[in-house]
Amino acid sequence: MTPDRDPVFVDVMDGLVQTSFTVIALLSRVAAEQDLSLTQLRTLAILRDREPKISELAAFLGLERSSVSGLVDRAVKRGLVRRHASGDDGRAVRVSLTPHGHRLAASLTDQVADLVAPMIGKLGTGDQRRLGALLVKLLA
Amino acid sequence: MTPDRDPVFVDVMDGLVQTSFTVIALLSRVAAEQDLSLTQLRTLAILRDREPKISELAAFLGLERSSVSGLVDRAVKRGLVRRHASGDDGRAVRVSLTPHGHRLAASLTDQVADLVAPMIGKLGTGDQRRLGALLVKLLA
DNA sequence: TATTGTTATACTCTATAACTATA
DNA sequence: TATAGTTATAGAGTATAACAATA
Repeated sequence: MTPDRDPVFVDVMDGLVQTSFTVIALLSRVAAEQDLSLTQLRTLAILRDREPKISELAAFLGLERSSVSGLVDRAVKRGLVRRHASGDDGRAVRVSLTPHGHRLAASLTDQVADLVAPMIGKLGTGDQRRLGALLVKLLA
Repeated sequence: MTPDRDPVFVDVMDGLVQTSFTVIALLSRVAAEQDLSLTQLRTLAILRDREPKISELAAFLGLERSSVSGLVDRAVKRGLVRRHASGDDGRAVRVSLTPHGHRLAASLTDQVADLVAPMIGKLGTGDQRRLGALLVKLLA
C-alpha cells in the first residue's frame, strides 16, 4: 500500500494540483461575474473557433449529450448561441455563437488574462518562457 | 478593447488553463470512481491534516457555510467524517475524518498519483525539478 | 437497426434567507 | 447584537432511460 514516490514527482504533482485549483477558481470567478457556470465559460471558449454538433461539443466537454442539450438551451435563452441544421445529416444540430456570444467570449478572455497576469508576472521573462515550454511538453 | 498581450504571456496562460482543465478532469475521474464529487475529494484532502470548524472549511473551499453543512451531512452519512464540539466555543462544530475517511483519503492520493504519473513522466528528472520550482514561484 | 438529439426524471451541489443557540 | 451552524427553498448542472426523427 501507499507506495513510496520520488520526492521530485510528489513536488510536481502537488504543484500541479494546487495550481489547477487556483486557476480553475479564477476562471470560475470570471464566469460567476457574468452569471455563467464554468462549463458555460468553457463552451463559449470552444465555440470561438468551431461550430460543433451537439455530440461533438459533448465530447469536448466530457458530458452526456442530454446534459449538453440543456446547457445549449440555457445559452440560447440568454442569446449567447444558436442552433442550426447541419447540412449533411438531417439528425444533427450545429451550435454557434451569436454576435453577442462572440463579444462576451472575447471579453471573458480579457478578464481571465487580467486576473492571471499578477500570478504569471511573478516570473521573469526567462522563467515564463521555460514554464510555457514545460507545459507544452506536459500536454503533448 | 482586446489589448495586445505579450506572446510569451499568452503561451503561459493558455498552458496553465489547459493543464488545469486536464488535471481537474483527472481528479474528477478519481472522485467519480468512488462516487464522490470533486468537492468531497478536496474536503477529504483538506481534513487529512486539519480538524477545521465548519466556517473554516467553508473558507478553504470557497463555499457558503450552508453549502458545507450539507456537504458534511452527506459525508457523515457515508461514514467518512464526523462532527464534534469545539471545546472553547459552544456554537462551533469541528469536522474530522473517521478511520474509514482516512483510508479513503490515502487511497485517493495514490490513485491521483497513478493517473498523473504518465503525464509527469513525459518530462525528464531535470525538467521535473525545473517545473516544480517554477510552480512554487507561481504559487508563492 | 443504429445514431442524433430531446425530453422526463431524479439527485447533487450551491446560494439566499430565515431560524436557533450560543456569545 | 453578532456569530456559528442548520434548515427550507430554489435553481443550475449532471446522468440515465425512454423517445422521435433520420440514417
